[in-house]
Amino acid sequence: MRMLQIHSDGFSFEAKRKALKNAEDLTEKVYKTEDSCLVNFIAAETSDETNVTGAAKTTADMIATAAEEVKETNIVVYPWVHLSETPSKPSTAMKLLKTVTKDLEKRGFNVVQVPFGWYKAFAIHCKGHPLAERSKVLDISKEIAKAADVDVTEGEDLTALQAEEKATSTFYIMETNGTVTAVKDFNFAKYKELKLYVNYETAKDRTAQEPPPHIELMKQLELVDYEPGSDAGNFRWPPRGLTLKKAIEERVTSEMVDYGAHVLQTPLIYDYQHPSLKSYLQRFPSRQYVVKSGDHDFFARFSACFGQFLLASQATISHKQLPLKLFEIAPSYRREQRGELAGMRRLRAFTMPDIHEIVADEEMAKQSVMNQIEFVEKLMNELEVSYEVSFRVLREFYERNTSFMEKIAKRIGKPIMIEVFEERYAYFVFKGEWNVVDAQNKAGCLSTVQIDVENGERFKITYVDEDGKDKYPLILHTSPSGAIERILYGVLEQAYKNMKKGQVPHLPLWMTPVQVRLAPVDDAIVDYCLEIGKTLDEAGIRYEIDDRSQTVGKKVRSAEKLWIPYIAVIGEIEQKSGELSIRRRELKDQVKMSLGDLIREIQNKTTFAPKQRLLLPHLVSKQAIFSREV
RNA sequence: GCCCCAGUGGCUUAGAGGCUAUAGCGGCUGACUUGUAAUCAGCAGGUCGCGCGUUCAAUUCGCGCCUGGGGCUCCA
Repeated sequence: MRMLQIHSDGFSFEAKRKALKNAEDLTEKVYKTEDSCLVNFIAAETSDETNVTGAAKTTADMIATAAEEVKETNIVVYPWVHLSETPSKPSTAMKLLKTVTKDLEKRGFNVVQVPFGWYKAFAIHCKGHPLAERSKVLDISKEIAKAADVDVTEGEDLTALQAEEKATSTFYIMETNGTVTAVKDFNFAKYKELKLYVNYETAKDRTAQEPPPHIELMKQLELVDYEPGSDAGNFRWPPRGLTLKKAIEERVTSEMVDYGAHVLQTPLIYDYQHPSLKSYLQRFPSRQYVVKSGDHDFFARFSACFGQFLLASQATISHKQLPLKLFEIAPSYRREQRGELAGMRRLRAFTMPDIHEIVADEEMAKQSVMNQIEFVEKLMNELEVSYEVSFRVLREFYERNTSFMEKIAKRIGKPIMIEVFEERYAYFVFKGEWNVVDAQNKAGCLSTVQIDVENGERFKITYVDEDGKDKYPLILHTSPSGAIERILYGVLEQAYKNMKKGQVPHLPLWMTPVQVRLAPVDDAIVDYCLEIGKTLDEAGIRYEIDDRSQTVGKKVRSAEKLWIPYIAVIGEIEQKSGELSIRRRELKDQVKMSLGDLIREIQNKTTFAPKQRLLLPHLVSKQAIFSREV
């Protein structure tokens, strides 16, 4: 919608002849007033077609605001298509104008709507004060994207944004024996990291001057980097990083298969107009990417929820299949505010392993939460990061399920933070979070487990119960490991913290891109290295060969800079003896061992991880340099 | 989104209202064939983030934009 507003002393028009076949019927062809009025020339555009009522309401808002500013009660609504290069269909324009007129009348303005579809003569006399001439532009599809959905007033619930403002909550610490203490009374002496985490959540103590250390590390290790050619918060993954990313994705997927999940893939973009999605968007304060397809607007998914819910709503589900688990590695998009973005901690494009577990009722939900805690803990431990656990619970749920909460605290095995909120501001009544505290004492949430009490019904997901009747289930939303990018953030921040304590920083062996680097002493040994490489490959171990014409010292340095855990310098001695001389990063030692021993040592430490190949050429001389130093 | 800070070859960086804009790493060429964190020499590589303005003159000053970081807000 485009609009030109003129505050005028008097206004008149005369309809001459029809410009459109289906032009409005006229009661009178001439109109004239001497009173002052606010004349609004309005052109409806194609973008208004996605939501005419919304566009009309916003337009009426704009006019009313402008009228109040110039203290005007007389309004003229004048159809004027020539303001736009992308006019809507005439029917849309007519509907928009009629709705705007009615809306303004309801608000108590004197409104004259100039007939639609006629060639007209008109006379206007602009008052000439600073606010007398103004123009307005509205793209209603973008307004929708802001989730400030104008249809909300007609609907039943508030946006989550508004609801969150009202929500009040209280923070406690629950110990493993079930003792609950208010956060301010708890003795944190033995729980330094928990204190840092709680501070971050409650006191909002967030003072950092430096960039988070993981940002520099991720570039130096050539794992992931900014892409200036994309939107902010969208990153590119060179092969080393992609190897690590895929290793994590495969690890989580295999754990989910073990857990009994149905692994699937659903679309990236969804229709704004789909009825279930429309009301779900009101519940989700995150901003969306808008994708245009012809005249239609879609939004990029911000989690796997939609795809899986729509799929589940059409599936035939029996109570015998419950709990039913749907899992997906879901590339997701959230158009976070610029200032909220920070390296791998907060992105606009990220990869979220997302499982939805459909359960019959609260009892089954609680059992499933206990089950899920098992794999969440396992995966978190494999990341080799320290973490703090918190639960956010609706008071009503908490009071009804105190023993359940105590059971969780016992299972977690260390004090946990509990936030009890009075009013439900989102779809969940219960939410567990596994958080890392980074080198700047900021917290980042990785895994999360939530009990959703409203989307079963919203998406018309039903299961057939024993009695043959359709019933709405509860749904657990869970990210078993947290977003892959955020995992990398946690792992790198942990490495940096270790470094500060004087330890050698490292990546977990199972996810590190290159597990073994072979450094031949001279060119003649490269062939022998290739043979060793073949054996490593068969064993599922990722390796590369530094065949560049450089000194051994420099080859070792290069490998150390990339945090490669096993470096084997290979020369004539090794070729003759058949033994390897291995420099082990974590143990800071240098040992002789056979190839078989090396393979066994790595395999023993990585038994749980699926095999992931290195996604770049084995010969370092053939590898492009993307962002590593040497 | 708002407020603050920054942006110099691929990377790290020196510099100053003016004359041919530093240096190291990396790259290329040559020599060396190397034993556990940097071998030597030479060469190439820059519209000093983009646009507009101020000025005789702008990479340097001002404004706007883009990108990154920090704060607010918010989240996997």
